[in-house]
Amino acid sequence: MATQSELTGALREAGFRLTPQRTAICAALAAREDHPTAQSIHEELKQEYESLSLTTVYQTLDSLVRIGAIRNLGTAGDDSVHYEPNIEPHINLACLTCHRIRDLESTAVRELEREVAQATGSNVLSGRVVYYSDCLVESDPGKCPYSQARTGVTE
Amino acid sequence: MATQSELTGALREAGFRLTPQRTAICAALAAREDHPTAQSIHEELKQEYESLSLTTVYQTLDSLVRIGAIRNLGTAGDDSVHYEPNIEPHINLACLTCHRIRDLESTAVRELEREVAQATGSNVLSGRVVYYSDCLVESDPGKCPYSQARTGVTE
DNA sequence: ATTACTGCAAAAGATTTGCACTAGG
DNA sequence: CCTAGTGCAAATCTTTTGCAGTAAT
Repeated sequence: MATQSELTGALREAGFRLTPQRTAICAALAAREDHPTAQSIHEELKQEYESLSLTTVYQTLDSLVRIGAIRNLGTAGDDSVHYEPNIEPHINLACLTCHRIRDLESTAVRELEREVAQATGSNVLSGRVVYYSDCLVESDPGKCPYSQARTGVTE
Repeated sequence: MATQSELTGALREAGFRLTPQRTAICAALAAREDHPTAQSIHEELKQEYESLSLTTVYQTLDSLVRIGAIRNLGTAGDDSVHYEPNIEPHINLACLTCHRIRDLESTAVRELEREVAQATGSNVLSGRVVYYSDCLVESDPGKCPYSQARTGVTE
């Protein structure tokens, strides 16, 4: 939902230097429709940009979260943190089976953020609204590669 | 908010055996006002129950989350998962400085859960609504033991 | 020129797992 | 009895850190 230039612009405005690595990471974030982890971004970019280190991906994502350009959703039943490039208030539905996250539009979330802003006396800089749902492969849950291993709501 | 017997009862109903370890962990969860991590529960119980292993604490918390008796909130700026014994819908405000979490009453959250239930076609079993706030030591932020180390909203 | 950034290797640290023993029902 | 649960030690894996070299401004 955020464009590459919005992300890089936010970094620049916050005083960060614009390196090719950061530009590539912002581009990847803007292009992806899912909720990537540091590892998945690294894997994607390593193909065309083989020197890119995982460390840099972690650091850049961290910087973007700090300035409020993206959000950190926590894990989705796996062990890795998922990031959210879409900072429009919405609900995230996580599948604990295949570890994917789907966005759900919500009018109530906006009210929620107002409540938080009022209670804390400042604007909401970051947060996570995540619920767990069944597999996102709606048409055929059997297609979820992890369905067999399913044990329940662990997280 | 949940009582010890509600937690142990939920475990029994779900077919889990009632061991002294599980009973102790449920008691600790019911007694605490905060949002404990596995480690903090282990440390608390080890004093009177020195043989209790961290592994068992993890397993029991995991079982409780699976049956929907408690919730997993993810981390709060630290590296550990915080658990929520209060499953009444509400907002959690996490301090990224001292890593504590405060409950905030909210009418909008109930509407949120209705939206999720409608979109998924099932009841909400687990989820997390966490926003980040300034230090919870409202009267004197300087008292927050981590204030000095503060670097920003990292998560 | 400065100073931040990158990338590597190593460290850190939370959580999980394998397994033999123990105990709840 | 029988099977689930416990506890230990080791393993796993993500994320962080130290540091020397590199590059943005």
